[in-house]
Amino acid sequence: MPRSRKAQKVSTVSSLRATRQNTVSTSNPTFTKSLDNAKTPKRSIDQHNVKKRKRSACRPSTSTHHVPDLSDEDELCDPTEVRSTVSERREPHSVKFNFQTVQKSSRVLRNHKPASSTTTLKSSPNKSAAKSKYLEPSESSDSEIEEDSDADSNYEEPLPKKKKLIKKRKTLRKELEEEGSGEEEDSQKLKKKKLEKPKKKRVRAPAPRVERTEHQKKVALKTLEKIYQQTDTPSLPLKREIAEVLLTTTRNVSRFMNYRRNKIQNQGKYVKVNKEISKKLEELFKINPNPTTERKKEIADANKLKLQSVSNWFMNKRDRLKNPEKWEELNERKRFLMKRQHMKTKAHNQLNGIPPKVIFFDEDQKNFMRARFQEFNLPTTKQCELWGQEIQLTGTQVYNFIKKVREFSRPGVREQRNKRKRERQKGAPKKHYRFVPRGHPPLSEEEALPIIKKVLEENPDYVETKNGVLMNQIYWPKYKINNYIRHNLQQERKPSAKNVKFLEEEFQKHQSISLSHAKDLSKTLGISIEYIRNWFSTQKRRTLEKYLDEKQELDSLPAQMKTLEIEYLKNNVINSIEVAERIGGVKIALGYFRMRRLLDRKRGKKVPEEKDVPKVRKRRQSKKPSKKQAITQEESSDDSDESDGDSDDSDDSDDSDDSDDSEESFTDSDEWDSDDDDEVDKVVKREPKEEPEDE
DNA sequence: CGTTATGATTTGCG
DNA sequence: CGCAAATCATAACG
Repeated sequence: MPRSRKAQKVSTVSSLRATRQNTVSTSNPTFTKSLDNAKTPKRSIDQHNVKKRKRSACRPSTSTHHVPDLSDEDELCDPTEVRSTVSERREPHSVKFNFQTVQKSSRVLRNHKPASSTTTLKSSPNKSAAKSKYLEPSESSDSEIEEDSDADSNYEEPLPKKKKLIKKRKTLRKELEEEGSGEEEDSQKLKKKKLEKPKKKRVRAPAPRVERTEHQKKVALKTLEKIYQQTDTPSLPLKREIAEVLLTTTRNVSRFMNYRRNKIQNQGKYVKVNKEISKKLEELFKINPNPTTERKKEIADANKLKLQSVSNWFMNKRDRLKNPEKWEELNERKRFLMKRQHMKTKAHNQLNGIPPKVIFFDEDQKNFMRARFQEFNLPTTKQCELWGQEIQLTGTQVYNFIKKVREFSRPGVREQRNKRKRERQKGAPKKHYRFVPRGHPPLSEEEALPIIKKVLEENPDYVETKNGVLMNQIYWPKYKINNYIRHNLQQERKPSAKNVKFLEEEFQKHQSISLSHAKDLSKTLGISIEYIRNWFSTQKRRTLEKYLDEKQELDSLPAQMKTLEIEYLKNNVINSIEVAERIGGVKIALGYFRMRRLLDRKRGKKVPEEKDVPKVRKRRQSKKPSKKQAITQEESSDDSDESDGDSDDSDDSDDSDDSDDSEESFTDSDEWDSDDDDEVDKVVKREPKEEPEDE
């Protein structure tokens, strides 16, 4: 083993060397030389130009420019596509590292730089010359630099050799910049300064640094990984060479290798910490958000985590606590990038005549999944994963298939879809609702703010729904609107600890809260109505889950729930309005039962499917319609399920086309919250469309 | 699926 | 080395 490794090492080294020689120069400079001569001047120039970029580098606009670069990624690292064993996930296209690759990369990296958007570096005209200086092509030792080195002689500081040189430059650089162009007698000034300030503390110049484009970074990482595959402990000179070729520092190369080696030891993959531990960590974090390494080790051991994970956890926590808004921004950008990437590949495929992939499940698979569906109407993702393994499908595929089957098993859905399809064929416009309106760029915050405010004035608790009021005015995505409102325009939502207690007491009294009551609470506690209602809803579920999972006594339930539960234990469906009214009101009782069945189902218990549950709802024409009407129209007016599916077959697989299904998402399972007689509808909500006036 | 929540990695800095 | 900041990546959710 060691032998082969050594051999590899050697070959790598030599190849790298060869590479460099090839690309750069015919002479064979020593390392020190290359470091001193090539690197430093390069830096100084960069520093010059780069400075400004630093900020903008992470803004979307800039990165936009970079992305097209990806196109030559293929050209760069395709040679032989191989499954990389280790950090595959980091690599969009994995590359077999060979020396050609490095060679190529080096070339590309170099050539790339001048192209990088904002850079003003001159693309070197001196490529041809076998420069004596082992320099980046882009760098063309400029007059400025020469001066630099001249100036050196004037500047004096007692420092050890190498450091001296470097530091000297940095400082000098800085001074030069401070004085702008009007430098004449540096030496004098320098001396003066020296005298005035007893050279106690030298201000450090901003770290000179070579900016790399996104693309360059990517390539660099890939290359490093490949090198790591060959030698996980490169020698110093080798590291230097690598660093140079990849436009980074030796230190970072070392770091990469360290990290990489470490990672294996840590066995660390993506470890989800479970709820309990997470809670513990939260507590610990409250006590001390910044534990020492020792402490972290303890924590790690106590919870069977890796030190690294614990570190990460704390780091992330601190970070995320600090700037939640930034988070938003990031997400948005990410989404943007993803979308573009998606479109790009789509376009690419189209261009090359690659048809969009369509997966057909074979009959066996379909039957298998249908059978599972019959058993468990609502399988978990985990479950789907397992099933998927049995029939060579991914969990997602299974999940989505079952979801679709479920959807179509609802009465009326199929008819609805067909109807819509027919209409469309007749030329009716395709209804197209999405969370994000298209066809118009989002308004800026300034533009949007007055509009939002106006809406909020009329409805302080406004929450954007899909195709809600605001979305089509300001063209923001739903989540953004809601977040914005929540963070900037609405009262604080989270109750204090004291308030929580109060709420809990309130909850013991009645587990369903009327709108008016919620309003009162909202006023007294200073928490938004929405939050309160939501809190009650989750509290109910929590209580119920606790009761079920911990096998608690009936008596542990608050009065109202207890009554309902007793009834439920007798019969898990409600057969008549009378019963419902007797045990707490139609809304509440139905809601409770529904929720309860859902919980049972989740626990693998057999209970009637919702579609089989007898409907005991009063239809409109019955009593007390007045109230109902009023609220109903406001809320359920527009939430028909809009999924404009296609197809008449529930089967063939997903990704048929753009938007569809999965839309109605929210309020999916928290039904029985919307209780009390104030706003009677909602519970009905899921079904109201089933009065199918098909053609 | 599209989003959100959260873990992991890279890099600058002292 | 250890932290912060910026990003990247994956799992879970609706």
